[in-house]
Amino acid sequence: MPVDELSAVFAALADPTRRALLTRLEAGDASVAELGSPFAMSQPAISQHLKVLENAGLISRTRVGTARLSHLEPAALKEASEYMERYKRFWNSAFDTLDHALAAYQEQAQAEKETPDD
Amino acid sequence: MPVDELSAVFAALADPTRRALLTRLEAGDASVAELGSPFAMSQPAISQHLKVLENAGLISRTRVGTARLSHLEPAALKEASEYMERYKRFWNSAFDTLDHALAAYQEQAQAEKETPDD
DNA sequence: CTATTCTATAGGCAATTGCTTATGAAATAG
DNA sequence: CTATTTCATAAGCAATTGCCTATAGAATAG
Repeated sequence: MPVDELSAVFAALADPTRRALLTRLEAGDASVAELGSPFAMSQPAISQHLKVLENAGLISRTRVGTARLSHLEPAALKEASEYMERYKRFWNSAFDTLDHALAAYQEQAQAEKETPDD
Repeated sequence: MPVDELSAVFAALADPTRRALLTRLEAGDASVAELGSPFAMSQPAISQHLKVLENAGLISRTRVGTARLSHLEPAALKEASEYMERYKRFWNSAFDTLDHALAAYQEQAQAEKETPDD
């Protein structure tokens, strides 16, 4: 259980089973048994994965009879999504090939300035 | 070390120190010592974090003298970013309040159809 | 060559993770 | 009430993680 919310979201997404559970929930709310049916995994294992998703805020849950329906909460993905959006400017620009070379050169120049030998 | 690339990227991002390292690299390539200077953490710890980032494809590294410069590779974020883009339609639409209620209703109707009692 | 600088690796350790089986608890059916 | 269904929790275990200290390795300086 990471301290910050962003870490919790990324950690929750870092598991293929949990990502598959989220994908299933795109089609609508579902019970624990229904969510677990595609997996060769015990029911407690599914419950634990759902708990991780719930703690990350990625799902909410409500009782319906003896069942507990999981409900997708995509808003929790927003912060994480925006975090990565920042990097789009890096893969959409020439920064990768130009600015970094420049930055590296400037560091070299700075280092040589401290011990000038030319 | 997760099996799939997407899991590796999310796992790498699920740590505040590693996210801070990436943020620092936005300003330009940097050595291990320079990257580690803001943290109350040993040099090996920084090297290990950098190894995680490298294995996830989020950075590359080159030798410059005795130093090893880390270089941001934002392309590795693209797949992860696109993964979450899918969910934008959920937080940009009425799906959250409407479609899910509908889906839940349909499941209920289906369940009652299997054991009709009205 | 040796010494120095910068980084990686090895080994250890406590905490966490992802599973298991066994059991407990909540809601409904009869 | 008891029995059944559905799910959560407990306890255990192997593997992983995130740190540490100590040491090894690579490149440069002299």
